[in-house]
Amino acid sequence: MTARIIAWNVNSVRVREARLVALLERHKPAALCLQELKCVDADFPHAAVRAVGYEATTFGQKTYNGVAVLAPAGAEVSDVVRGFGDDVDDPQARVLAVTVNGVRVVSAYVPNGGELGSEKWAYKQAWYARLGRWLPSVGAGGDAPFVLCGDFNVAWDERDVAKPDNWRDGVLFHSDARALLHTVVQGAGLTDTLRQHHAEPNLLSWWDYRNLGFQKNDGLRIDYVFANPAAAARCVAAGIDRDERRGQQPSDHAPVWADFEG
DNA sequence: ATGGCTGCTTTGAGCAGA
Repeated sequence: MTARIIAWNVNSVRVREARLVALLERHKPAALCLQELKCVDADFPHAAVRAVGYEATTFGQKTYNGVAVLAPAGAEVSDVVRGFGDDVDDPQARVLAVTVNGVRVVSAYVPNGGELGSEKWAYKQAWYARLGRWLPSVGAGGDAPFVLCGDFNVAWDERDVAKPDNWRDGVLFHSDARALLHTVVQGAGLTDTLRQHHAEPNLLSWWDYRNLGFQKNDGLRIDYVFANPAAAARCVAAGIDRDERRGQQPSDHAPVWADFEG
């Protein structure tokens, strides 16, 4: 029996309520990390989630951002940390840590970054630096299993972009953007679970709603489940649920998952 | 591809996403 952990940028949890319920029933994850709830905690669809046996720990925000970790109703959930808790005055709800049955789980929504050189880019750079400082405090370097899940708004390497030349000057794939992601992930000693099991290119997690992006598989892999050594050693499979991107009113992101034994 | 789509907002044109 393996335990599945999923990261999904839901792009409005209220619009995606039926899809969220179906996803829980389809995968029966041990933990589901959501990003871009786009609502405050009171507006989260708790009743629908409870009806299928799950409980959500939320860190919501009006209109933008918002993250959550969902776990089976019987799971032991503890040590909830909302936000970096550093000295930066930041109203954006983008990171949440929760321990689920002894596994430390982080749901993260990294800023997009607008354009290189913009204020939003500076915020993205600063946010990555804050993430890197915060991760040790929530157990990334510990002996217990730890996973960092979410939308990192950076494609790791050439294999993770369908048309790399179109994105080299942008905030999602510029070498400076990749360096931000690489520095934080490697600095924390984490492993990309998808690449533990798959080396091939064009395993993507986001496709633009415009221009038939999904139909042409013209997109990027910007969503990840990263694992510390204790978790990575138990990771037996990983993948992307492309089917979630099909049909009526999909999120523009597909869920990415990793299975852990023990 | 200066747009193209989608979701949000003190309801409706503008912002933000990626």
